[in-house]
Amino acid sequence: MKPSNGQRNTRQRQVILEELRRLTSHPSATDLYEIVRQHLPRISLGTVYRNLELLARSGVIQKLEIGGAQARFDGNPKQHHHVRCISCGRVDDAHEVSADLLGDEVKNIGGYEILGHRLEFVGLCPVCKAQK
Amino acid sequence: MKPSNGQRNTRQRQVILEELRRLTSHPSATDLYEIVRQHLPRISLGTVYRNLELLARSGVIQKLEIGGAQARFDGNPKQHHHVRCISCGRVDDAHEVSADLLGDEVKNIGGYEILGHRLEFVGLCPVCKAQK
DNA sequence: GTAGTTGCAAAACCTTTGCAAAGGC
DNA sequence: GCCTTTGCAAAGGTTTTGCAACTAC
Repeated sequence: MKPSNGQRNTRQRQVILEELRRLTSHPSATDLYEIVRQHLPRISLGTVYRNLELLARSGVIQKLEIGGAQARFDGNPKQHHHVRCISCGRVDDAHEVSADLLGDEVKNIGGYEILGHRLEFVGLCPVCKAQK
Repeated sequence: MKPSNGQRNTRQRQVILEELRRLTSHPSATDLYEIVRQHLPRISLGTVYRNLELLARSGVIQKLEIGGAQARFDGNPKQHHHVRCISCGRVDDAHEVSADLLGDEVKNIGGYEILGHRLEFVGLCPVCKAQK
């Protein structure tokens, strides 16, 4: 039943998706590269980037670009929010916050056609909080 | 009354801040570099970066890292939200949306000490909407 | 005079891309 | 066999940094 969209199911893509889904740590592309490399030692960083981009565009995973310099990836494609530690950069899911907090209330902002929104909380993770 | 924090009021810093405050376009560091260069032809890009970082850390301006590759800067340090055009990358203020939409309701997420949040809307700006 | 700041250039990073070879379907 | 995908290496773009000269205070 899967549409023939021309995408192929390569071993590299499988492992990348598998590992990303297994992790709850919202890794960056290079983080994931190091992890995937343990299974496929010859994989290249370029391949990781290409697959993450492709999976994100297909809606299978999410690319998180909010905050910080590098993009982070999330194996869970469903809309939900995140918390970022300003001290160590760690990112967690904000389970406690309703995913559709804003619903579709906001429709018109400065003439823009609003398609969505991103909400990110910032603070100190338990570890960094304890270190203070 | 200003605290002697060791920071100096250089001409470069003055012009950078002046120009950023005058603009409503949320420029990137390189955008601002081009603009400031019209007043100070010998200024370097490194100086622009260093000052923007310093001003942002002092709370005089805001560094917007949400979405997109490059950071954008906002001369208005007060908490407010933004809209980003997914087509052309333009960023505007979301005047229509209450700045403290969430207030301080959300305090505890996964053990984090929550210090704030960032909300970004994404959509099509008037120009890109018309081009469709 | 002292310490913060600048300009310049190089380096550091993250990410993308060109290309020939390999591999799904 | 066709066409997507890979590995490799190089390039691209943004941001940071080392250092000597400079300058605000």
